[in-house]
Parts: sequence; structure tokens; C-alpha cells
Amino acid sequence: MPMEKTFNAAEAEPRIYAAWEKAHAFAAGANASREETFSIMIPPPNVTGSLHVGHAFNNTVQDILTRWKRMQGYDTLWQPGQDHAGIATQLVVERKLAEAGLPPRAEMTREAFLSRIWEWKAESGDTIINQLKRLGASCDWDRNAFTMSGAPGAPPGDEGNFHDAVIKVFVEMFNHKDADGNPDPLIYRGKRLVNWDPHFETAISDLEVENVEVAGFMWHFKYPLAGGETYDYVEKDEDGNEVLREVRDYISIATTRPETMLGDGAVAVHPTDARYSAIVGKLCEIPVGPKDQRRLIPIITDEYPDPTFGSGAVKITGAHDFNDYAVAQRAGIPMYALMDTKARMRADGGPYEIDAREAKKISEAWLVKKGYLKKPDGFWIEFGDPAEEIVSAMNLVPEAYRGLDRFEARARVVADITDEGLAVMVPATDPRLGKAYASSRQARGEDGRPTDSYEEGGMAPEAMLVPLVEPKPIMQPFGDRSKVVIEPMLTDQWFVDTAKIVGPALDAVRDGRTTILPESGEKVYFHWLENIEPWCISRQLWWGHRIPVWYGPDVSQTDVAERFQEEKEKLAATLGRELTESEYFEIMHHHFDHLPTPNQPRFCGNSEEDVVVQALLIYGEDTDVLFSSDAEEQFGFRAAATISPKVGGRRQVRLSRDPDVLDTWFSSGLWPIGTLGWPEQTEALKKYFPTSVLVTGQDILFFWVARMMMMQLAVVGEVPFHTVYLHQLVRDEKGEKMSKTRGNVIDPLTIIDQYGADALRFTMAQMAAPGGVLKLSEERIKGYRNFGTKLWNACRFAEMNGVWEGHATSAPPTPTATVNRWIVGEAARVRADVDAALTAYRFNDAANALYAFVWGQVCDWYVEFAKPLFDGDLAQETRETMAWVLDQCMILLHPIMPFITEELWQTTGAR
RNA sequence: GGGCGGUUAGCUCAGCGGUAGAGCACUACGUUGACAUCGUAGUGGCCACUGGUUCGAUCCCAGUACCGCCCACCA
Repeated sequence: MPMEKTFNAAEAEPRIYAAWEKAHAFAAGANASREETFSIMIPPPNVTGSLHVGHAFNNTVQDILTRWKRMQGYDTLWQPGQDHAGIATQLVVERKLAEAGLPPRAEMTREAFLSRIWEWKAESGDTIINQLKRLGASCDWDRNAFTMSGAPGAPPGDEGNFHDAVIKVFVEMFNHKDADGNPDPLIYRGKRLVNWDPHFETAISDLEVENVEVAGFMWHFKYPLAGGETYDYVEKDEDGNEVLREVRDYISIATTRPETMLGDGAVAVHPTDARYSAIVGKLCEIPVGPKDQRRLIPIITDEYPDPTFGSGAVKITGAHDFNDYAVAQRAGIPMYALMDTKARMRADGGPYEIDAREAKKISEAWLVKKGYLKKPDGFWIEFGDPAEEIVSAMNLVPEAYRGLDRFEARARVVADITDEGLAVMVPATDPRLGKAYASSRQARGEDGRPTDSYEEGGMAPEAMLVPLVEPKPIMQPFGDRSKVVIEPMLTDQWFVDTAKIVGPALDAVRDGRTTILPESGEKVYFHWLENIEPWCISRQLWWGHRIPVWYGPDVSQTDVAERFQEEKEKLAATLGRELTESEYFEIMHHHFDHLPTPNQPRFCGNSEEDVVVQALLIYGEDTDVLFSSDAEEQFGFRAAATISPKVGGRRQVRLSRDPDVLDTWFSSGLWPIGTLGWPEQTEALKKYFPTSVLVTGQDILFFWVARMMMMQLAVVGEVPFHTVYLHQLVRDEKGEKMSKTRGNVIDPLTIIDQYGADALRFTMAQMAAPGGVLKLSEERIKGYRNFGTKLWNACRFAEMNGVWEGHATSAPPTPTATVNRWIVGEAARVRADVDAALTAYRFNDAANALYAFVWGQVCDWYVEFAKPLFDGDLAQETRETMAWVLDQCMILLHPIMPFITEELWQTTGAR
């Protein structure tokens, strides 16, 4: 039967892929004829995902490498799998619940919600796998992995090892000891200022924050000195000439976030700033809130304020700004939290009046401690550093603002201060007000922002005094998934002490055990790792690996304390004095490395059984250890840890598990070893780890690549991969990012439907110059579809001339005719070029070399010259040569265009 | 503000110490035994700018301009 004029991709591709699967052609080790291994871990797509051009590119590159090595006889593994993608998936499922009119997550138990997610995962989990198959991805699907496999509640089909691996790593990092056997935890918990996403109500890591420049305003307000004190405010120019001198009873503060004034703990000026030296160590008043209950805060010095910027004085709000946090820590200034988890002004706690009074005492005590104030005569309560818990429980939001959204609160604060006359006023011509305002007498709204209306009335702009509100571009942090403004929040979170594990990850790239391509990626890698910050790994979500830490009840609650009385007395006798409380608890928990609070024991283990063993050491063998339930935890996980009195010689202790889950990148950070069965020493692990190459987008160099390096080196002491091939984002033909709003999204599946997977793959390969920008145009894809047709027709021509009758030999023929000898030589050369190009990850060179050879040499010249030869004595030799040459083309093209080459082999009977 | 990268034909991009390359587009011609999703021939470049190193620079070095991307705390 004569061949069709073109390759029918739509019909052939599914049929061919099914045949490959049936033959287990992609199983690990399939077709292996040598010992050497070649392994790639797929960057696991999110379970919420569907194939986009980025995936198409990424997986094409991986597939080319995998097929190329597999054809060379390597023992090859391309490991597939998916990522549970904590926040992203939880978001999708919450949206689904809403769409279905079901109760929201807040009204479900944790367990019930998780089972919804598992259901959803089962439904949608196969989508991307099927799409990858359409692309031709030759993954070993029997080994498909998932980053949440084996977690509690996982349904059949997801009973893998991943959860155990993640938990084991957490426990090991938590219990890590240094070379001398001393505790050296790589993971710790602490109250820190973290990036808080008010939409998802969880902490996120630095990397999940996108800073975007937005139009903002800077307001200038007067903080009056306490007790109506005054000072001479003198301003000098660069030459030291006095340009302004006036008597002031206030200090001027500039801020872009007036609502955080309520939480100010101090005002800071630079120690060398002569303008304010007279008032350092005095108290000033935050100009918001009920007039008779205004809070007083000290004026302090710190290196942080820049005397040349603004007024040179900075308000310090330790709980709501990262810079201020650092200042507050250095100076011992309390950090007052103002907002709830949704970033509304707090409405909990006691009346403002009481807490404001307490805060004033703290301020005064601070001044006494620093020597600015003498301890007053008479009654005086000594304040130490007030306990963190006390400070964070205080609510310094005046009643009028409680419960307001932060932006609403901002408008109210600005309006109230302005109404009271405590905004800094300037002539309407002041250049800082911005051009539009100064030139127009434009009116300002309640919050001082320019409005569209114009003020009528006869006053000249220069005579009119207006509040100083500078329009100013500010960098605002947004959540990368929620797109809401991130709020710095003071919360308890878990961190990886990255500084302790970063060294080996840097060394491995420095000494070449791992190579990053393109080379510029290494510089970026070094730069980030050399300046690495602690990694916040706890998330206040439900979908994820729950942190394997349990809290026990406060032992002082019951007679448990008596068990230790004896030991306490013994030690006290030895020391010759009473033990302090903390010494007492230290004894009690001497075999534990870390204590969360002086009195609440913490256990970290791989399983509840592990934890029971630990708990019995604390509470005694005569204890039944239980675990708290969802319902018991609804008032707080710490409170859910309880202890009962002894009944019949036994007592019950209820442990409560940390409610947080781990950052999804913590688990995907273990992808290379986890997918191979670690912690079991599986055959696959021995064989395929470390992996050969990681192919991934540049955008997740920090999120994933760097963390895999750190974690694999920390856990198994080996690099996870020898080479990292980084590529860019796939853009549209104009180089613009594809987005739904721009309407320039190219759907790879549509392309595959229209032009076939091979055309798309060849285009991807052709674009893949190391470090190059990936601009995808449909024209180009069409061109490479034509290339496939060209090859098809060359084979069709060969078929019409009986070329395939003797099949292709694998050994190069040794013809006599010049043309035949020439093409055999050219074929050998292109083979060497393609191998060299792929070895160097120069996919574009490989694709271009093949294009030039197949079209420019084989079709344009060789086939033309061969035509007359089929009529003469050299016909047989020419047939054999052509069969071999075309077979070579197919072999070399197969990794890039697997479908059409497979089909050609089948239909021509070439193999 | 810091870091990284780019600037080569009309377009998209390779190249890299020694007469500038590809694809697409364009022009002219062409239904010669597979292919019109085609063939043949051709047009087209101060390799951003300024200096330096060199026998020789698109390439190496320094600086300038513009364009991207990443990171960053100026209230």
C-alpha cells in the first residue's frame, strides 16, 4: 500500500503512545545494554495543574535527553510525579467548595476537609499525566510519585513512602547533633516577624513574596513631647549655616503606614543628629486615640534612621515592620501587635485604656533602665523586660479603630490626626506635595490624598497651608498566590537554620560536583546562598505534612510535680540553695534538647508510638498517653494538652500536636531521594542516585534547586544531581509573558492537536539555546511541522523506489558511487555533531544540525542525485545507502520527534 | 540601591581572536521521476557606542547608552 502524502499526527500519536506503554518501553532500565545509568527527576507539577507551554518545554527537554540516552543503551530512569502544592491546592479546593455551595473550610473538621482534597486530587491528578503523554513524555509511569503519598488519610494508590521520608527528615534535623554530640538543631521554633498572608491566614517564606512598586503616600505627623516640653529645633545647610530655628513642642515623623502608629514602641533618631539631641531620652505622645489616654513612647537613638531622609526621625513599630523589628530588638523596645490573622485591627484583649497605661509604664521603665530617667521616689513597680506573652497580649488599638480593616484604619487615623491639627502643614506650593497639587489648589480627601475636585475660594496656593502628604512610589509586598498585601506579623513559626546547612551546597557547586547551566545560574545561586536567611517552613494550612511535634501538658498542673520533688531536693541540697524554677524544669527535661516554654514539654517523633515512649519518660510509666482530637483542639492546640488526676494508680495525659503543616517546598526538597524510596535503601536509590541532570525553570532556582541541594547534602551527604539545566520562561512571539489577561496564551494541547507533538517538540528544541529567551511563535511550529512532512516524503520517495526492501542495516554501507560515499560521510558527521550538541545541552544546535542535514543535504541534494542512479548499475547500492541514511536520520531525530520517526519505521518496515 | 544578562540581516536568534551564519520574511524564476506543507537563484549587516589590549576585535578588557530579569529595609 503506498504511503499517505503526509503524516497524520492526530491519528497516529495516541496509537503509537499506547503501543509504547503496552511494551513497557519506558520502564526503568528498558533497552539497557550497558551498566551506566542516566536518571532524571521530573519537576513535579502541581496536582492542580494542567499542561502549559512551560511544562511542554521543560518536559520536551527532559524527554529528548532521556530518549537519547535510552537509545544509546544507558540504564535510564525518568521519574515522574506530582506535587501536593499546599497553598495552591487548598485554594482550589476551597473555591470548589464555595462553587458547590458547600460549607466553607472554617466550618469543617480538619479531617473532613483533607478527605475532600484527597477526593479532588484523585479526580484531577491524572489530568497532567495524560497531557504529558500527549507530548510524548517517556516517563516510567509505573513509578509515579506524589509528595504527599503515605500521609494519614491517603487513599489507596497514594500509599507511597513520601510522608515518612519527610517526617523522618524533620525529626532528624530537629534532633541534629554536632560532631561532639551536642544538640545542634537544624530546625527551631521561635517568635519572629514573618511575612503573613492575610488572605490565606498563614505565614509564607520570603520567596513567596513579590515586591511591587505602587503609588503610595507619605504622611508627616507631629508627635508632641510629653508634658508640653519644648526645644530649639535648628536646621543647617551643608555648609553649616543655620537655615531654620524654631521652638518646637513636637517631633516630626514621616510614615507610609499611619495605621501602625498605634503600635509604636519608640521614636528613633540617628545618634549624630544634632537636631534632636536635646530630646533623646524624653517621652513623646502618639497623636492618635482618646486624648486623655494617649500613649507615651521614648525617643531613642539608633544607627538605622537616615538623618538626610524625611525629618530624620523614625517611628519604631517592631511588630509590623522588618526594619523596626531589628531596631526594637537592639534597643529592647516592646513590639505591640495590632492586627489579627486577617489583618484587621485587633478587637481582642482588654480595654485600650488599661493596656495603654501599662504600655506607658513599660516606656518609663525603659527610660529608667537606660539611665534617662531617675527612679521616682515613692511607690514604683519594677519592670524587667516585660514577658513576650504579656506584650503580645496587650491590645493597643483604641476602641474606635478595633475591627477595622487595615486600610480603613489608615484612612481614619490620617483623618483624625489631621482634624486635630497634628499633621505637619506646609504651603500649598511646597514641591513635595507633587506637581498636580501645588499648581492647582486641588482639594484633598479625608485621608489627605488629592481628590479630583478643586477647592473654590479665593485663597492663593502659597498662602494656604495644607497637610504634608507626599505622593511617593513605594515597594509593597504581595503574596505570590493570594495577591493581597503581605503584613509583617509577629508569630511563632518553625524555621530551618539554613546557615548551618548552606556550606555543603555552596561547596558542591564551587568544586564542580554539581554544574549549573547556563553558567550565570551559578553566580545567582552563590549570591543567594551566601546571603541566605532562615527559612520559615511552617504554614497555617491543613493540606500538607503536619509538623511532627506534640506538646504535653504543663506538668505543674497536677501532682506530677511531686515525682520530681525528690530529685529537686537532692540537687538543692548539693547546691546548698533552692533551685530556680527554670533549673527545676531543666532537670526534669534534661534528656530533651529544646523546651518551648519553661513548662510545656515538647516531643518530636516519627510516629505517635515514638512520642508515647518519650512522654512516658516525662510523665512516668503509670501514665496513659492519649492524643487530642480536632474537637479538643478547637480552643487552641496548647490548651488541648491536658493531664488528669491519678485514678486507681494511673493518670491520663493528652498530647496535642502542632497544628501547622510544612511548606510544600520542604517536602519537594526531598524529591530526588524520596521518589527513589528513601529512607529504605532501595535498589533504585543505589542505582539512580545521585541523578544525572535536573531540568527546570530559572524561576525556581531558589525555591527548589538550592533547597534540594541543601537538603540532600544534609540528609544523605550527596549532591542530588550532577548537572542543573536552567531554562527561562516560555514567552509569546513578541517576548511577552503569556497571561490570560493579555490573551496571548498558547495552549500546547491545541498546538498538538493542530500540528502534532513532534512539531511542537522540534520547535522547543530549536529554541533551547543555553540561556536564551524562549519566544514561541505559531509560524515557527508550522515550519517544523513542514520539516516532518519533508522527511516523511523523502521516505515516501524511498518507498516508491523499493529502498526498504532489504531493510536498513545498522552498519554503514561501503558504496562506490561518489554521491553515496559523500552522504554516508555526511551522515556520520551529523551524528557526531548531534551527539556533541546534546552532550553539551545545546538542543538548538542538535535541532539545527538535523534540520540542515535532512532538508539541505539529504532531500535537496542526495535524493535528487540518487534519482538517475536508480536506473543504472548502481541502483542496488543506492537503495542500500539511502535506506541506511534515512534510518540514520530517524535515529537521530527520534529523541526530538519520536512519533513521526516511530511511524516511519513501522510503515516503511525500515526496522 | 545591589546583582545577573542582553544589544549581530526586515523579524526571531545562533556564532566568537583571522573574508559575518540559520530559520522566517522578501525578490526573481520554476508544475524536472517524494514533498506546493515544494524547488532553484538572489537581495539584505559599521556585529549599540567610545576607548584599550593585539599583527588582527563582532568576539578579550574598561567605560557609556538603552533594554530585560532577579534581589533589596530608606521611614
